Amino acid sequence: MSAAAPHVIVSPGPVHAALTSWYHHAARDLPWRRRDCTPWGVLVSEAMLQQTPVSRVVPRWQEWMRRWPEPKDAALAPVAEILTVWDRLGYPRRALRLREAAQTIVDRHGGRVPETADELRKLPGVGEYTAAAVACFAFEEPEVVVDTNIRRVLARLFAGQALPGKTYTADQRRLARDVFPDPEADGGQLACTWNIAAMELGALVCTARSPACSECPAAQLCTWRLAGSPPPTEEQRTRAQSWAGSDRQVRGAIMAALRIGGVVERSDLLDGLPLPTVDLVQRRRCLESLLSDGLAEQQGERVALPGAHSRC
DNA sequence: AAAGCGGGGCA
DNA sequence: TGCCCAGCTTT
Repeated sequence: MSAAAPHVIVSPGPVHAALTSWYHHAARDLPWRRRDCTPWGVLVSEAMLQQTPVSRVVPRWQEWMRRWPEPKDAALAPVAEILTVWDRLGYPRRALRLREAAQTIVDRHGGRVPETADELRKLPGVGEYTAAAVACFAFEEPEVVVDTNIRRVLARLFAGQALPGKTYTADQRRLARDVFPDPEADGGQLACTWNIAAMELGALVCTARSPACSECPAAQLCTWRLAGSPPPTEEQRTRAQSWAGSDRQVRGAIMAALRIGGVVERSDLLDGLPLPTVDLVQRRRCLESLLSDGLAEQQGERVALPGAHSRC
C-alpha cells in the first residue's frame, strides 16, 4: 500500500450521472463517432489522435478513409502513399504501424478489426490506451480508458490536484479503476459513456490551462474545486521537450522534403534543408535514423519515401 | 520510470 | 517563447 495513494472521498456515482448527462447534449459531432463509422474507422482515428489535436486529424482521417475504407485496402497501399496522406500529422512512425496493423488484421483476423482489448493490444502501434478505446468505442466493451484528458479530469475530480503529473503512475491507474462504473450494471453502457464523457469534458471544459469550471456539470462535486483550486506544484508542471534544433525538427524537415520532392539527392538532403542551423553530424544521424525506421529509402545516391519510384 | 518521437496554434 | 495536444516503443 502506497502512502501517497489518493483516497477517493467523493462518491463516483453522482459524478457519473453528471458527466454522462452533460455529454449527451455537449458532445462534438466527430466523424468517427457517427453511427455508420466502422471499427476500422475508429482504429484509424485513435492512431491519428495519438498526440495530435482533433482539428488537425479530421481532414486527414477523411482522406485516409476515402482511399482505404477497409484494413485490406491500407494493407496493400505503398508506404510512400501512406506517408504522403499522413502529411504533417506528426510522428510518421504511427502511419507505418497503422499500415502494419492493417496487414496483421488481414493476415490473422480475416480482415476484421479484433473486438477485445487483449487482441487489439497485440496490433503494432496499439498500446494500453488505444486497445481500450477501440474496444469501448467500436465494440461497446466496458474497458477502463485512460488518456491525458481523463487523467487530468480524474486528478481534479477525485484527487484534488490541479494536474496529474507527467507520467502515468500505478496510483493513477488504480484511481481510474476505483471510480470506474460497474461494467456489468447495464451491459456496459454507462461505463462506455463514462469514458467518452470524461474525455470530452477534459477536451472542452476541464482543460489543462484555463478550465471553465462555471460550465462544468460536476463543479459542485469536484475535489479540486472544493479545495479552492490550488495551483499545480512545480513537480506537476510538465517541462516541454525542446523543439528548435531538435532531431525531431530535422527529421520532420527531411520527411517534408521527401514528400514534396519525391526522389532527392542525398547531398541535397544533407545541406539543402530549410533549417536555421547546418549541423552535418546531426543531419546525417537523422537521415540514418529515418532509413532505419523504414520512413525513407536509399536508392543509390538518392533518397525517397519507401516504394516511391525513381525517375531513372 | 524515463527518454525519444512532429508539428501547429494560442496565450 | 512556453505550453498543450484521444500515446507508443524501447531501454
